Amino acid sequence: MTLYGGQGDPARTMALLWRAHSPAGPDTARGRTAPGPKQGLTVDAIVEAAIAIADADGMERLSMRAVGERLGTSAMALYTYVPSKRELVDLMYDHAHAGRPQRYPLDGGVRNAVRGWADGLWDRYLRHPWLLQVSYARPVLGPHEQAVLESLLAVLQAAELPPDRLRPAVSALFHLVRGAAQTAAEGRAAAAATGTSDQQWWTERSAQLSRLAPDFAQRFPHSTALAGSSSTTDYDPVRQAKDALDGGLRLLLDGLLTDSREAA
Amino acid sequence: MTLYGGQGDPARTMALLWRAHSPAGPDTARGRTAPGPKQGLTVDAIVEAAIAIADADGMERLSMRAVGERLGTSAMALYTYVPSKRELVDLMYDHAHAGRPQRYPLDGGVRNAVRGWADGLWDRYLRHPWLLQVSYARPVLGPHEQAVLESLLAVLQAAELPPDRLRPAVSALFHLVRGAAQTAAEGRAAAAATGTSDQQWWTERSAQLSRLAPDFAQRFPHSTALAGSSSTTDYDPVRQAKDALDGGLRLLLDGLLTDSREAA
DNA sequence: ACCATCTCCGTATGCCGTAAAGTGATCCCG
DNA sequence: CGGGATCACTTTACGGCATACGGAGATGGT
Repeated sequence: MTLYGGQGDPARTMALLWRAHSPAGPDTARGRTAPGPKQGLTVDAIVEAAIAIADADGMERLSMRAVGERLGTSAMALYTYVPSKRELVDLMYDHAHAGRPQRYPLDGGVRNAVRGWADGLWDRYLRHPWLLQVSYARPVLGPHEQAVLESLLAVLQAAELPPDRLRPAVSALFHLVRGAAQTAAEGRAAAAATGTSDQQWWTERSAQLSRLAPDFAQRFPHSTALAGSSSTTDYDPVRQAKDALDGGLRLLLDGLLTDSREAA
Repeated sequence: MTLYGGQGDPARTMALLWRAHSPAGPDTARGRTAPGPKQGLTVDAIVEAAIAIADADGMERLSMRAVGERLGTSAMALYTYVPSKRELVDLMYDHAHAGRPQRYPLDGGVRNAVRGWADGLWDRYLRHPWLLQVSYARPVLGPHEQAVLESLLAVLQAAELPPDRLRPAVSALFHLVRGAAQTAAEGRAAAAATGTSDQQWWTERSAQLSRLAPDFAQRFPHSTALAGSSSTTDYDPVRQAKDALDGGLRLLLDGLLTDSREAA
């Protein structure tokens, strides 16, 4: 199942996100410098430790205790820096969108530039599969996430789309990449967890299915045909998902870049 | 954040899914009828209770204790019927895909039939938003979920697509509907949770953003332009997401139903 | 009547996020 | 230089979760 939910308080999150890399202005409320002991940690260190845990062990193993332990302190020590776990996840999400070129050359045409963008995002998702467990159905909050959107918009601007096509295109592109990456990541994880090869897994599954539902082919003829048309040997779920993504992108770009205005 | 994870043991899940509505054949291992007390519950009752909880209170409130309580027993009583919570969620997922027409007339053309299918799925997701928190990046397991796929394939068959376009189209359609519905459901939930209107929410957010990042417009010119082109009064997130979905579908169908074969 | 077998429940374990209160370091001000 | 305010961090604890385990009692076959 997918345990999920809303993120933390957007105001707190945004303050943390946008302030994090600035030169740390004088945030002290009523002036002066500082009483009390120095801070031994930084928000960045906490976020990076949390990302390391999520990368290595998955989101379900990410706990405040684990992050604290990795930093040599307790779980509660983190609460000085981060209001709650939800905000920490938001910070992780944005931080994982940092870096990389973010500029996709238009020399090869809009198509190739869009594909480059999609490939970059795909790679990012497969490098940090836990990103796919953080809801993206929310406004963009952080600078790095914003940069990813901006880089796509820069590419699409070259296509000179009418505004009523731009928005749906952006949404659709994100949904496509994200959905395909999720399929890939989950297939990869399942293979790693069970230890069975993909082909073996499918064989077992279809054997079981034909035992449980002998009338499957009658009930679901089109599904049966689709499964039968599967390519012979390629059961690698990551490649399958990537092929589906590339194909979906092609369809979308075909629709996007033709001027066909046949009314529906 | 989105807490999520893999589903339960596929073999157990499938056995439960496909056996559930059959006339309950003699499953007793070594023949005979039954010792011990009669079962006081059914898997269906458990699944329906769980769905009722998820519909009313959301997935984060779904617990074995809550389901047991709703059925007048304890949490542990459920484990006679369901191996674990993960399998229960899988059963919920399939059960929520049951019912409804599942047949979309082709009189109005493939476009309209696909749109009908997408609208049906969209409605289902908004009726059971917790469906969007269950990972769909996994093989179809249950009969009702399969029927949804089958109904789409029946529609697409009329388009006589070449096989290398059919698979990506199916993936893309699911990703589009799901992504848009997730945006809508989350926006709706956020509005309900915070009590602020959508417009108000956006106003606060952009005010905060311009305070935290005064150089936003320089750093993200395209994003700024996109935000500025927003329609005047319509901040309803559900309608926005639906518009994005419709637009995305149009693009995809344009690409799908033209015979343009310009090599990329 | 016996007993194997089954359902269901009470209890317990080990997680989780985080509230609350205590501890001691550090700086400002006198 | 001393006292108090202020802060970072720790300890402890609470309530909740899924679920392992073992017991209680019902049931049917022999």
